Amino acid sequence: MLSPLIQKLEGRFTLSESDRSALRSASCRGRRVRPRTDLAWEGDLSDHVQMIRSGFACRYKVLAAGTRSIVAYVIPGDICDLNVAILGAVDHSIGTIDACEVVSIPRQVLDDLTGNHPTLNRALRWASLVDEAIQREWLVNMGRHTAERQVAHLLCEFLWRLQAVGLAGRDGYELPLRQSDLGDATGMSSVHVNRTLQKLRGTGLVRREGRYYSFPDVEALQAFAQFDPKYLHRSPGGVDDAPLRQH
Amino acid sequence: MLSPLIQKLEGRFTLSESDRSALRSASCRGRRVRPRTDLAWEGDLSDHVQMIRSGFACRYKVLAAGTRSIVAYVIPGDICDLNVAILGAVDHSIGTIDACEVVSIPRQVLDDLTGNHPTLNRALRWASLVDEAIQREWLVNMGRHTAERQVAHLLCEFLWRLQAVGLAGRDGYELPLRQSDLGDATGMSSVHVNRTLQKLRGTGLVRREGRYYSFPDVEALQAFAQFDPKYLHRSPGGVDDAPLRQH
DNA sequence: CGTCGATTTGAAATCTATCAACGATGGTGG
DNA sequence: CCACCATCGTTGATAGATTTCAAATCGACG
Repeated sequence: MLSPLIQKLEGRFTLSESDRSALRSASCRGRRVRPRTDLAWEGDLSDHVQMIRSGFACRYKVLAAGTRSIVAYVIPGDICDLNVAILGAVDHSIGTIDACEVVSIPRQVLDDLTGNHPTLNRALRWASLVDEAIQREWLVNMGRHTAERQVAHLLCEFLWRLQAVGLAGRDGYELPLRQSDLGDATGMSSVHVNRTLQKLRGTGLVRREGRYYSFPDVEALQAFAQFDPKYLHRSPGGVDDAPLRQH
Repeated sequence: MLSPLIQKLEGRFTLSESDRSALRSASCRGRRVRPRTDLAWEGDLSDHVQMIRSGFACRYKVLAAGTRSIVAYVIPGDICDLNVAILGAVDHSIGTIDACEVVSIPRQVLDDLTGNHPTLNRALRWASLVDEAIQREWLVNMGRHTAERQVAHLLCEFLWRLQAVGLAGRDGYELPLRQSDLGDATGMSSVHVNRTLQKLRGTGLVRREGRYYSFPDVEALQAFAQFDPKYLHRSPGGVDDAPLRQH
């Protein structure tokens, strides 16, 4: 089985066999973590970096009112605290959603890795910047869209991100999130998430059987959600496609 | 006059005279840009990095409906596209809000700078990561707060960020934003921003004379907004304050 | 003084949260 | 195998928040 991280990076970069094996040996030992368990707390300063090998997790903050705000979903192949050493301390918590397999990489090992493998270094920074771009997109998504668009957009994002690590088919995937998890991410109540999903199913753009979500017409769903995958920076052609423009 | 960027970095790092002068000579030439003018477009791939020396700008995307979504404010001392080279292309636009003085630094020069000045390299990456943390906080702020808290939180953030570059006093600052600019950032209509500001003024937490916003009781405002400045990673003590916690 | 942009106000329509109840489902222990 | 329980999904009704549209006011400035 291909590590989801390697698979993700190879979607964008050409890794050498040396890169691959270095990454593999750094991330060999994983531990199992139960659902709804914290992997890191706000204020933590860990000397390890964590990678999700399987399962879903999220970055979140808990507000004074006790409500939880999810600022990002962490899926297989995602690295949690790549930059925490520079920042000093994590400013949010990370918790699992379903059962996860988590790999801890000592910072020392990671530094060696990035120091000796320029392509890997570049690829990991790219992954981290894509995570940032996703956050920006969430900001856009949450601020100015109807509830249906928000949810649809999130479903599109999952499709692309899960496809990049081989966890989604052409038009669907299994999603272990509760509706209240979707609500904590979009700022909606779980009741409203429910009704929004029903509307989406009503249009035929979204189908659901248990945890399996599928999309009969992906193009149409993306158009409806105003989902433009450019922000995921997946296609290597993005650079060349950029139009020349003078200011 | 101290460069706002240097001032910001020195709030957190101790720069050598060599660091300072290198940064100063790299950012000597600035140009004036009119209000409401784009500095970069979605899809751009520039070989320059831009820094705002004076004035306000914002990162934004325009949606299909024509509405604008602001994902970040860029204030003096902020760098715009530090990581664009890795990402390939910018996935959002940057535009001025009022008249700005903008410095363009060729990527080549910047790479020399970070290559030869480890502390600067670290400081600039730190600044970039703080920008990311601010985005996370916006996500929290927008998703789960009342309109009053959202606006109050934004006003608190400006206070801290502007103080870090010497553009705010102890309890107030001049803010060149229109109410519709605040709305584009918070996802509210300008009408609702207006009414929200009125409520805040009604509580006595916020005062305004023209463009000058002031806060008679900053502590109270921050408490009301649930504003915790930790996410700005300003105080070097943050690391030591972090409680030890086992998982 | 007149104009332009921005702020303010009012009223109605729409969206969303909240509360409360019910239904489906899966796991557990007897 | 079944009763029980906990969790999540679904539904209905109501209250509250927010948008929208339109008009009035204010302020800076030529």
